[in-house]
Amino acid sequence: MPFTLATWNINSVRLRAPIVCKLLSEEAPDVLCLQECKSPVDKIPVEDFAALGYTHMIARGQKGYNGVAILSRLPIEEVGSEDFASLGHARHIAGRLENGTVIHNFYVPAGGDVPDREVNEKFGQKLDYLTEMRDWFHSDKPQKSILVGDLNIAPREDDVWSHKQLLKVVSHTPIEVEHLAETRDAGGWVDVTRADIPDGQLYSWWSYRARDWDAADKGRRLDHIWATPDISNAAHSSRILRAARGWDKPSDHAPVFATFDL
DNA sequence: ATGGTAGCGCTGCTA
Repeated sequence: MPFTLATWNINSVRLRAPIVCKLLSEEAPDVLCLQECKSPVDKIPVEDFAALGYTHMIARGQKGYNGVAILSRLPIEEVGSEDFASLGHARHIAGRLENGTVIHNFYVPAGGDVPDREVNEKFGQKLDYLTEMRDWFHSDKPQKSILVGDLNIAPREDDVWSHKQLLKVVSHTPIEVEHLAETRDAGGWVDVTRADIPDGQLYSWWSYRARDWDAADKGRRLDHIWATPDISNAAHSSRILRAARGWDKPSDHAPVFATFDL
């Protein structure tokens, strides 16, 4: 049975409940993974989503920052949540669909402004978070699993508007790209979006600070969909809904989609 | 070269 999955950093699920509903209504993914909900779980407007058929939700939340949720039309059972780097943040939740597919939803730390852990503690926490993800997937190899989320790293040269100009900018530095590759390889993960769309510039995030984000188009691909090799061949129809970046009161991220024939 | 915008919750922190 095929199912479509989307991942979206929503930057406040309460403020943006209307565009979450717009996405659910117009695009109708079976599963929607959200990051940066910035809300305690009990204040997420679940009734709005249930009214559209999304009657299942698993989530981790905290006041003001971080927060991850999985909205689903299909039954989903929570199977855990990790606190990598011991930050005490709500940055991960995992669930299992009835067909056995496990979905990991991550919000990796952004890492602050300066790409040097000696002067910027947040950058060190980001690298440590990825290292602990790597070790966790290495010790318990995932199967029939999908990993999505805002990983806050644009790994490829064509995942950013200017590789050269972003080499020292947090999200595209070589050490971050290396850490992300190690995490991916430790779990045997396949980058589904790039397997599906191998060529050309691809972005999922455009800064709020640009005068005209669309015209400037200084984007980065920070949001990812990965799958384990036993199911990665079932993935197709990958896309990034750039139009959502232009919706009313938008998130600075656009949703990323993939369909799995499982 | 710098500053630019946005959300939360209440003053500055985070992105």
